[in-house]
Amino acid sequence: MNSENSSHNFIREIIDEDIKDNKHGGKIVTRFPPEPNGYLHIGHAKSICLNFGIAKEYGGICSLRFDDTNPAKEESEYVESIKEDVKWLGFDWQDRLYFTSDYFDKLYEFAIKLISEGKAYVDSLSMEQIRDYRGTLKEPGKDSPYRSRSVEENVELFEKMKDGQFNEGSHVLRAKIDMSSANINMRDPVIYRIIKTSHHRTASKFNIYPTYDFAHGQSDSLEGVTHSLCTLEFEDHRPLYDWFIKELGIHVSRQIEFARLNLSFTILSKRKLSELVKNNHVSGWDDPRMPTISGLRRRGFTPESIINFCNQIGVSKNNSLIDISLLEYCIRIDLNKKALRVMAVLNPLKVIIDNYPDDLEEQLDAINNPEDESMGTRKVPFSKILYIERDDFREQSSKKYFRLSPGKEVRLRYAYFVTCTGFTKDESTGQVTEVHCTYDPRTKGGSSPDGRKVKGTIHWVSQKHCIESEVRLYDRLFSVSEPDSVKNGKDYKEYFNQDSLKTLKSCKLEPSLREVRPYCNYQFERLGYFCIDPVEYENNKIVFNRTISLRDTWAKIQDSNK
RNA sequence: UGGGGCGUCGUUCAACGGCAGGACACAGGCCUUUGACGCCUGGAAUGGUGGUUCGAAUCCACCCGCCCCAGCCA
Repeated sequence: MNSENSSHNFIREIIDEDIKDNKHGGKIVTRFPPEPNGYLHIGHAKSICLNFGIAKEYGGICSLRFDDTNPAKEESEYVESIKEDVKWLGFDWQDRLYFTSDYFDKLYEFAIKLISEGKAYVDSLSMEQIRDYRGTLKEPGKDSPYRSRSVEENVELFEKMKDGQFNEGSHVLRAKIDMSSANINMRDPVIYRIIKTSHHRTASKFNIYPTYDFAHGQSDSLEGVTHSLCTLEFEDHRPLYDWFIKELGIHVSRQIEFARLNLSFTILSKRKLSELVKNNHVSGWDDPRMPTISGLRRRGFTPESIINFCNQIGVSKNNSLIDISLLEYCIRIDLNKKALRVMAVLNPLKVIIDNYPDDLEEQLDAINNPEDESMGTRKVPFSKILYIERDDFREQSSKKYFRLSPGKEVRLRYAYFVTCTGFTKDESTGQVTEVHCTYDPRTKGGSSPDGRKVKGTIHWVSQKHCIESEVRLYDRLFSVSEPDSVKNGKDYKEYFNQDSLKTLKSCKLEPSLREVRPYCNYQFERLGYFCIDPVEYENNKIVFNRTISLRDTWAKIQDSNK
């Protein structure tokens, strides 16, 4: 496992080759180009790691460019969240914060140039007519009757479009390429359309906006991008990307496509994620169940775990579905090294140590992180009445059950060996109400002077000293591995995991947890990794979020016995 | 059935004409004051058929399967 080294892949091979050929004087320039129409998710993290990672590895530069060519969909709220997320992941665009909207004037000049050379024209067909004229996948399209307008007329019309003299939809600017091309993107693509909505940065300065195809490649070119990495669905657009660069005679950047990330048990489509937010299926873009960067952050994921994940999954052109267990693995190994160990009881069951003095209190030593000695030790208070996890007691034991049950001895972590002598039960509900034990004073700290072994060690908190808190247990948002798949004809909304959030109100925590702050990761021993919910913290409410459970072999044994 | 792309263990990435390898997942074992972590072991793949070659996952041909494209979205 190496979180520093990124895997070698076909893109790096292309770059190696280009460097060998001294293609751009050995310079490497990449960019991460999000559209500010939603929050970033783990799929974007893949692209961020790739683009910034390659720039770093090759001594090049990577910039952050907002692809804001459609004012109807974009908002500055998203710009801010995207900047925050990229920064949080640990990447630095330095002074290279760009917006496609910064190039609107330049792009307009490019359009005029194409028009002047007879390579673009104003079309006045309606949207439906344009669709009809485009032809189909198998049949060629036919030329628009407006295709042969004069340069002068085109320039005049285009200027009027810009000045707001026409209504939306009445005219568009199209590149004049080839209506019979087998590639539909080359059938005179629309490159400018009239949109009267105010733009988040240029407000109402423009009434026309370039389309993706006319903006993206040129922006790359203006920024001196050498390798423009994008996802597979743009493969068909590459001939167009190249066409504009060639016809405009500008800096040549090369578009390279790779497969977007798909993750099991979740969805990674901005449109659908946005739908979850709008329809209140989740609490917001940063709901800890969301695969967004902000959701993962709130859930307790670390930037390192996400970057490591991105390096593990590799880059290729295969349509793939990454098993979410790999992400879970990445956060577990990171937190195992970093998280403070504490004891917390989620579903409390009262335990009384009958032979322990009524008013004695002891401060016992506990290790903060067995993986990192430098994290030191702490004191945990012990007394006669404790809480243990309900799951850690059974009325009837079995050979494989190592925990507390009548007659059985277990270790209370860092405390004493105790033997269960009995229990009381609410007969009406059948629920165990109290467990009685005796302790062996010679086993203080959890070791036995006579060398006798116990198989089970369980965690506990002292009733008198513990603090109470709400804990939220998160699980996968969907109950099937491919909620997005349309093969069965069902919508992803039919596959919500009904247990993706369980709120536990009166959990008992060891008192050291009194002083907590957001973005500090804890391991509740034997349970999982938890952190303070930063949003609730802002509201002066302490709530713990479960980032991920520990691997649970015992649960597997039980499942396999069913 | 037009165009573009992709097929390697269950999943994912590698192997670039020379012993198909890693990671996750899974199974078993060891260790253990977390049924965690760690360590060891194991099962497990070249879509198919031909061809070229001393030798093919790799080159060629044909076939099969999957993904993307007919926004004035990106």
